[in-house]
Amino acid sequence: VPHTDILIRKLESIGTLTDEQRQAVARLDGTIIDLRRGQDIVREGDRPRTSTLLLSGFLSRYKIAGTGSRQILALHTPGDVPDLQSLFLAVMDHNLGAVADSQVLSMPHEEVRDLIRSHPILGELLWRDTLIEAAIFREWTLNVGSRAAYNRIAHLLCEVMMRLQAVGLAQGNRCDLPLTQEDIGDATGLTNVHVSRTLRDLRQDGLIEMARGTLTVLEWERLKEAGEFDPLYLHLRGTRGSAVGGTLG
Amino acid sequence: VPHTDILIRKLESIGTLTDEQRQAVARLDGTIIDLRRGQDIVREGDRPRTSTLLLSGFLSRYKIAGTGSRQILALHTPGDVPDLQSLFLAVMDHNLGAVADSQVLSMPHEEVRDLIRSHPILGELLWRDTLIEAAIFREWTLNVGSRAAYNRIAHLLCEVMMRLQAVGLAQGNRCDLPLTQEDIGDATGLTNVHVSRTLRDLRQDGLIEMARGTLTVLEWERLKEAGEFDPLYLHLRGTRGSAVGGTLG
DNA sequence: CGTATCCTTGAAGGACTTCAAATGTTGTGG
DNA sequence: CCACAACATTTGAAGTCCTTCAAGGATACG
Repeated sequence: VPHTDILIRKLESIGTLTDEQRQAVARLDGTIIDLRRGQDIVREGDRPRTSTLLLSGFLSRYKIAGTGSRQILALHTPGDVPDLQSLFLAVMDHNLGAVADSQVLSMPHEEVRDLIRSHPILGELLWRDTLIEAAIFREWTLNVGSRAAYNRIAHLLCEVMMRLQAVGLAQGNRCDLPLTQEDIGDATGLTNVHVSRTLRDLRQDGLIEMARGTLTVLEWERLKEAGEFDPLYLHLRGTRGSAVGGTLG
Repeated sequence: VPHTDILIRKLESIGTLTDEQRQAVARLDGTIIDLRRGQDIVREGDRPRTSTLLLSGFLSRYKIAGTGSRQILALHTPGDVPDLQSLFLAVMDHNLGAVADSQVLSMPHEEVRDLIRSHPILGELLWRDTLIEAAIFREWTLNVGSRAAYNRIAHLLCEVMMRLQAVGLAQGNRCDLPLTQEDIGDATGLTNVHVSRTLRDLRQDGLIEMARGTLTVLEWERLKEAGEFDPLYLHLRGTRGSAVGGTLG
């Protein structure tokens, strides 16, 4: 399978593509790069000449606060292009790195620009994706700003699960989630210690199982409720209002 | 002065315009609406047919969490188009309302779409603005997720000050900031009580004065330091790296 | 098999919240 | 222009959620 398959699946999770558009996306080319957990792709202050399509694994965007603590701003799943913004914003304002061993396609900006110029509709779809990303950022602000630890972590798990499902990377109520408790803490504004205690509570309440990098959702409805999770903000095709599509629930 | 002047000033704070593009923006038309503090423009679940240009005042985007508490996700200053996203995302995933008496221009989607179609470069500039907005959302996640109350509020004040300055709405080290302490709390994930105590500390430390809806920054450098504020993420023209442009500092 | 990393649990401390009441400010109708 | 109501700010005291510090145990990997 060509490496752009996952991108096509991602785009079709948020919009529709014609055959011609699918072929145009499939012609996108670049360099495949293997990354180890912890490796950075671009850093704050960089001026990238490429954009990165995540093929497999997990990436995170993060910043280091004044106290030295890391805040994860976004988690990225296969099909995402986390540094598309460098097409229009010359200087990176945050870091992008791998939180799990990953494989990416590094696409020269010109490749992407040509695609957008020749297919304005695809440009609009990518813009749309930018807007969805912004909606996810807002939801994260709500998450760390307004929810208690228990609900906050529940919400994060719901989101990752649903996004993986949208690109076909969940197996029923189960998915790969190769995050350490420290990663989860950095994404939710909590300490790894408190994440440990809170995950124990979620397990003891029978909502999830989580071990060896695999998340299993035992009680989707109760987990959603705990996380106050309404997938509307993901703007996925196939979710109508606050209904949950797919095989979940 | 035509009402689109403020939009042109905003666009020129993040990019360059030709005379022809300026004229095209100036031809944007719509309905002028006056809003009182507390009034909503669009709500979660709505499917707007217009986008809103803020002419004067302050708007906020917000969500209500499960506990009933309001989380402000973004503050908008004149020149912003806070619901541009409704051009591409049919359903609103959050609310947009006035936090101060405001005046807006409600522009039919078709008006904006025509502008983008006839001037793709302006489309790219608006996309760029979308990306900057996303950068601001990320910074807010960092703010509420990683910083203590004192630093958090300092950061918010720095950002608002600098954004108002970028569109010419600050008078030296002073600007209108018609926010209640409850508003500030909802934007930073704090209670109004703790905001009150923290603002007192900021005043006592000689960093700011704040009364009757006016903010005066007495010690810009120390306030920046307290807020760990690096304006890079605002991607303003005229700021090089982390340098502070304009009349501040 | 040993070492690094990750997870878990306990105990103490701190930042922020909650509850409550007093004071100050703003806007409006008489 | 005053009086009054509604709203915003301030301060105190008690409580809670989460952090910090510390140490032991499990798991992964060369």
